[in-house]
Amino acid sequence: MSSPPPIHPTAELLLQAGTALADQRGLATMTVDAVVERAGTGKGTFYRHFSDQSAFLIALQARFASGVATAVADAASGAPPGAARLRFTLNAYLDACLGQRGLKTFLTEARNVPEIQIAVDDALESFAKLIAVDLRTLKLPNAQASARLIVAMAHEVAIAEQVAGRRHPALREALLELSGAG
Amino acid sequence: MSSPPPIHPTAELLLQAGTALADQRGLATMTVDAVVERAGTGKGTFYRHFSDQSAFLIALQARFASGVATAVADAASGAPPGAARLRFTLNAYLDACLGQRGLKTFLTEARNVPEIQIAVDDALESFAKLIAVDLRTLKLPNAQASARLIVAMAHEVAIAEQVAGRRHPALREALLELSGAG
DNA sequence: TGTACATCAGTGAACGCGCGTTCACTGATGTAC
DNA sequence: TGTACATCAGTGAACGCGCGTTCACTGATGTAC
Repeated sequence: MSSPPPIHPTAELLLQAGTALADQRGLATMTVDAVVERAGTGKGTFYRHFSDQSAFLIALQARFASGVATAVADAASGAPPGAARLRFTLNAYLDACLGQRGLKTFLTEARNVPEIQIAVDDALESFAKLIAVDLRTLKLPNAQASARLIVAMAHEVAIAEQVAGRRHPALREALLELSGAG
Repeated sequence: MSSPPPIHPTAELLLQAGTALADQRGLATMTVDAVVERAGTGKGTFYRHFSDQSAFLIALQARFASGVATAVADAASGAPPGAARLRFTLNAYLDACLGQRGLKTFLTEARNVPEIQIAVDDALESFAKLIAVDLRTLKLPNAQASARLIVAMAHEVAIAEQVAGRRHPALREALLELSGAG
């Protein structure tokens, strides 16, 4: 909500190294050694900026989540609840995910670190709540449950697109059709 | 397809210990030490029956996948392709998942071990192909993409039900509605 | 401007721990004759 | 039935390695007077 606190340049460097590793390798190989090697700093430097490895991963996840959340909120603010807004927000979500290199790692591997899992689930739940408003406007019964499943589908499309590195029109179309936003 | 080879009693004991650990803790804590302690065997015994930890996890995943695949195939064989069969197979899938304690671990944490990830993805893809047949019968455009998204929704419901330990009627209903099987 | 001191970021060697894997040995079971 | 030998499963101590974390030290920057 409020703008994030100013970030130390070295911390930024480490986070960018983490982003690159998330994009190219994944969480399993994101060791402190790998991060500092990539960032070109000493190993001890890592602990000057992050209390431990877990805090680093959480900070990294927060960046991704923040970027996507902003894009979705912007898209949603432009239209009244309904099918059109649902279409906008789903596409905005997918475009935002596609634009964030390394995001897939958190979408698919986050389950290991409990705190990250919670953060990811929270973000998806917020998205579901937003979608539920559209569904209620469309008089869909079971709006809450349906919204949750639509988010699951969007999640699947986002992962597929990250793997492919580009949009997947057939999946997007199917998503909009099944969601009732087509 | 063919019946599995006879399994050594001690190997069975280890696999059951692994199942219990998957159910109660998860993949991250499934160390060889934890498995053999649970099974009540010596640590070296583990390696008499499995070449390494990875082979053990793959064998464990295969058991879950086989159980679910059989249930789904049985359900599908009882009816001609169409909305009714789609409803049957989705419910059969969910019931089978719910009946397999510890399955959730592989549904949510499998992404770590690449070989398991592949096996899980393969199983889900087979399921999607089955569903695509129903969708084509229903004249749905984009059957393949839609089937993939329906599997993603079923996946989400299966996880929710495993967490809750029981069926989640609202989610199942929403799944069938969004799938066009309602 | 100069001096003394405090603060802070950078560094990499060293530590400790967990965990997967190995291995030499033991005992039981099966086979040959 | 008895004997010698081969095979196989069980065992736990020991090994090696990776990796997260710590820490004493260095150099740079800021502050006080």
